[in-house]
Parts: sequence; C-alpha cells; structure tokens
Amino acid sequence: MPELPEVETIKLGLQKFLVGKKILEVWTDSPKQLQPSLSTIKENTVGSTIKKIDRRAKLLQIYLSNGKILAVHLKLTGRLIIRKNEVPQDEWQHAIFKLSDGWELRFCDLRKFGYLKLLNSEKELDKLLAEFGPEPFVAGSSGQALLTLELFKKIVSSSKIAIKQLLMDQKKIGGIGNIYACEALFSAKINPKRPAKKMTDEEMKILYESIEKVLKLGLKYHGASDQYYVDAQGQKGSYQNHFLAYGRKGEKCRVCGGIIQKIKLGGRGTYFCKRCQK
DNA sequence: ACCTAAACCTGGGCGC
DNA sequence: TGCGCCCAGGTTTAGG
Repeated sequence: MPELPEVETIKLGLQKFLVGKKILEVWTDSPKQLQPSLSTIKENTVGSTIKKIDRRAKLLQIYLSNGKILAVHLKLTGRLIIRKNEVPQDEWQHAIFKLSDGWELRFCDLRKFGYLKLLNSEKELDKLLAEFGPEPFVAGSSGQALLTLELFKKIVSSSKIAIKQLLMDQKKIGGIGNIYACEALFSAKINPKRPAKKMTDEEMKILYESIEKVLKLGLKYHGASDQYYVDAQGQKGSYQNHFLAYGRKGEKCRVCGGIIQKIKLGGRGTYFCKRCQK
C-alpha cells in the first residue's frame, strides 16, 4: 500500500516517538520476514538505542546507536505501529520490538510480503539505495537524488515503455506506486498507455508538476488508506476521499462526466478517463 | 530493451 | 450458506 507519501507519514511518526528509545527484546512469528534471521537481528539490535529514522523512496531506515541499520519495506500491507505494551495486540502482528518505558514497535503485515533487514553499515545501505531512481521532490528523503524537470524529461524521453509503467519503475524514479501514478496521469490528462518517448515537452512538464501535486496532496491528507495503510500511531489517512481516478471504475469523471475505465497495464489495475486522458 | 507470467501470502468480495 | 474464483497499493525472478 504504502507509497512515498504514506512511508513519509510513517517516518514522521516514528521520528517523533521512536528516537531515543532502547531496544530490549525482539519477537516474531514470521521469521522469513526478518533478514538475515531473527537471531542475527536480536544480537545486533538488543541493547542499542534508536538514533534516527530516514526514508528513501518506499524504504524506511532505522539507525541504531551501534552503527547498524534496520531497513524496512512495507510492500503492500505492511504497517509499523508504536504502542504501549498494555494495548491489545494489533491485527496481523508478526514482529515486535520491545522498547524502553513500556513501548513497543509492532510490525504488522497481512500478506507477509514486507521485510525488516539488518544492514551492518552505511556502506551496505548506500549500496541498496543506489538502486533507486531520483525522487520527485525533497520531502525529507535521505537521498541526495532529486528529480529535476530536466532529469525527468531525460528519463521519459529515453524509454518507449508505457508512461505509467515508467512512473512506477523504482529504478527510474523513486517512490511512486499504482495510486499516485494513476492520479498524476489523470491530473495531467495523459493516457497511461502513452509510450513515454512520444510525449511532448509540454506534456512532460505538466506530468512532472502533476506528480509533485498529487504526492503533496497525499502528504497533506496523511496518506491514502484504501484498506491497509495506517500511520505510526495506527491512524488512517484520508487521501482516498479525494481520488479522481484510482478505484473509481464505472463512476463519473469529476472533470468531464465520462465514465472512469479500468484496464490492466503491465499486470496492474489502471484507472483513467478515456475522454480526458488522450 | 521490453514484455509476460508467476511467485511471495492472506483475506474480501463476487457470482453461482 | 458455501464454494470457487478473482482481486489487491510491491518487488523479484525466470523466460521469451
């Protein structure tokens, strides 16, 4: 679920409540999701203090006082929630970091695609982050990589893949997933199937601005909670109430009154207005 | 370079 | 009510 605005919102919550806490114990009932293993994570985190939280694209990093880093990817249904230990267990809770002062960091994940990965050094992290393309704008990302309009045009015009698939390619651009790709293309009035290469200068500029616009809207509404996303306090976001395309199959386009279509593109559900998006 | 399908998992919704 | 099928916001891998 979580794309750039959601992961950023979680990051802000973690920064507020997690920094300075000491890790006392680690538990899991889903060892596959802890890499390289529960025991290694225990050995390298218990006794350490959380120093800093960062984000790059959809990946969160928890920096520890011993120099190790926990990288967390939430994939489709992952959640990181901070609770007092007396709070009843959360749904789909699969890993718990017991912290000082009776706090817990709970990793919940219905589909179990997400992971927590122990990294031994910043160098290891840099290697991982080097795989990500630049980000649309700086919203507290740890990366230096900023997607300027010039860079965006270069990336778009050098690929003949459908523009929507390109937007979601994390190696090309970091942080955009299915929801924000659909919303940005709707806002820019560009057909998701349009070959990237064939876009005009003007279209690329409008799309670039639309991406920034919808991501900032996502941040403003604390993320989109269609089903599973919640922030670090377990609260839903509200951007889903403002979608213009995503999930609106069969409903009226709010711009032209046409009917929103749903197609499959690169194996992913894609929502758009045939009339508006040429 | 690009395209597709399948895999990792669980649960909700739909049609029959 | 129940069963089977399809769907789900991500990413990786295998094969063409």
